[in-house]
Amino acid sequence: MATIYDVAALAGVSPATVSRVFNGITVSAERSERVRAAAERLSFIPNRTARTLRKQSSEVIALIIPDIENPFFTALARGVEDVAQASGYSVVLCNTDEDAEKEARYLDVVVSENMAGIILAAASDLVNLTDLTRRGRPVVAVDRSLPEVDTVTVDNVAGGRDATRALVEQGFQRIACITGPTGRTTAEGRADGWREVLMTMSAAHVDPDRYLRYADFRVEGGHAAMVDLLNLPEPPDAVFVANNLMAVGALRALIEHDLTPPLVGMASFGDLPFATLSPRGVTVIPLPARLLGEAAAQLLIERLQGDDRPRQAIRLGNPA
Amino acid sequence: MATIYDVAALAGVSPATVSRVFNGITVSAERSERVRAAAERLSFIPNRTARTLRKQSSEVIALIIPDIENPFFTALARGVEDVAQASGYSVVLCNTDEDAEKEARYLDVVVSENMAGIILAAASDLVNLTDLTRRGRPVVAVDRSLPEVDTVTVDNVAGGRDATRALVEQGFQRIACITGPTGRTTAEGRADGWREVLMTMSAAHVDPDRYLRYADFRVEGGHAAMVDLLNLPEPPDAVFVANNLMAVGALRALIEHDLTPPLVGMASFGDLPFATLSPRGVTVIPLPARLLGEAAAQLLIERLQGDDRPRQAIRLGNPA
DNA sequence: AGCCTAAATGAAATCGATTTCAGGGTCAAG
DNA sequence: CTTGACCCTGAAATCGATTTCATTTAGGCT
Repeated sequence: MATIYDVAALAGVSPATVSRVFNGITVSAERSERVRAAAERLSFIPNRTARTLRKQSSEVIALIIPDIENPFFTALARGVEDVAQASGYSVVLCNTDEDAEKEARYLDVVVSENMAGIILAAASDLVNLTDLTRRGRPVVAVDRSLPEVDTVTVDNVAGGRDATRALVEQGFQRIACITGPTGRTTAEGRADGWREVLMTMSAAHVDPDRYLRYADFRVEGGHAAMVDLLNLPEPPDAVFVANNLMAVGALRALIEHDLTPPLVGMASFGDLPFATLSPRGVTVIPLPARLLGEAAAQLLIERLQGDDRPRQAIRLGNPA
Repeated sequence: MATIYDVAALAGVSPATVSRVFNGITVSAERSERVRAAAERLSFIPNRTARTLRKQSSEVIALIIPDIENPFFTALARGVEDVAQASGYSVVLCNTDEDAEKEARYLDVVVSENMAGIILAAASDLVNLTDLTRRGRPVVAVDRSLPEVDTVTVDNVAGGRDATRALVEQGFQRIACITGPTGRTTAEGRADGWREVLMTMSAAHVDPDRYLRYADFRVEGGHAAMVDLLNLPEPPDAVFVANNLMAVGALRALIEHDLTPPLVGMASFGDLPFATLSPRGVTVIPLPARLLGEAAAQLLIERLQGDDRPRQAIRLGNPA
């Protein structure tokens, strides 16, 4: 309720002086003290809306993610939050549910609330960021890269290779792959790594894509794809699953068919969330979610502080 | 970049008229059309900051939760989001990490950004909501009840009873309980239900609290508590765990000791997240997270629309 | 003592919307 | 033909901070 005008009146100074006190601009010790006392008495909380309107930018950064129920993204969010908090920014989390329309709506909100910047794991490769960039709002794409803007990702192809090689070394022959939606860069990259390894195997006289399934990065999708693979005349003896949730689904399918790993081999890109199974049997390619978030926030904050290097494309190593 | 003044100039009308067009106030069809065309050409996005400043309230509701990495709270968040979106509100998610100080900081942000209202799963029972309520911002406490404000919870005592009874019916004798931090209402309620059942059992000639452990609602806490219980001279033969994450930790401990349920009985308050284990062995008391979120959002929105009934305390039934 | 520089302060403009108030136009009833 | 009622419309005030610009004050140096 109390405004800087009230505080100013009570302290016997001008509103400008009150503003200066709260922004660390030199004010005589004696006045400064009077202002603080007055603010305290009125339990004054500065109105950020007015501040944002005048400064044309808030201290809030938006983090837009496609699935808030996926522990990968919440871990990433924790990373963003930690770094942002340390620099005095608040983070607001927006969940698009992999829906391009919801995403577009949130992007409008970002512009229209004058948020400082945005970290985006895009639901659609076709996001329109012109409203943002035209207004000079920095954008960092995380996990899923986007053209034109800074990007923080992992090496999906290498991860796919590592996972598949691990299965090969465990002696599996017919290695399937369950990946994400077609056209999604993370999904394609991981499948590419898998295919690459299989093609270079001497024994690969069959078309690997027979064992390739595109699903939706969700538990049910992984489950359905695994069931489908198990119903083949010659089912695979191992599977590389391209994300954590689909791995959960696939694992459930295997358990239902009494094929608990390592009866059938499994490798997952990203840790299995809250796994209670003993880790024997499932090979996990670590996906440093929190680090991704931290790096993205770091980069965004540098941009907010005026860094104008050319476009950065950071690729985090998989700490194999 | 474009403001209503630019749009007004291009359309040859006053800024007031532009505002009216975007707020559904009657404007002649012909002018309205000119305004829309102009806005389109300038790709005008209304500045919500200015709007909020003038209206003294934004269309954003804050959801403050203690642990964004707990699937229970993300499911709850989904419920809030769905209902809020449908009424035209955006949701911003704030993670307090069970830290009262972070929580207080976010509450200040809520005030200072003129957010419309707030849904709170409080980290501390001692939250100070006077700044909010004095300014007439509605507050709904969810999952964890608070005095003075509207509240949406489940019946914790009944849940604890049901879980414990289920273990009794499965023939277990020495039933332990791992609950949350002392003083947290949800933790105490669930433990009370457990104790109640044990006290009424004829065979309960021993003090049940010998088998009671207070942990932190997190995976590691559940694990440590379970290990501790297993190291007792006469370890329990079953355990009721008061939340999903601690259940994961306890389950891991049991598996490590080759006591996978049902070798040792287990009941969990709330679904095990992403369980890959076959459900045999672990009794689950369902916790309707999403429904909690929906109900809380529903109630908050009614308050925002002027509902002034006395304080509501909604208790969702456990769909046993 | 006098002059110059630098620091501290306040008045007023500004950010971009909403909303009150008053004026002007249209139409129907008397 | 006049009067009133009602609907559109625009001018201007308003929300609460920040910031420019001009002015005052203090202090240092010769």
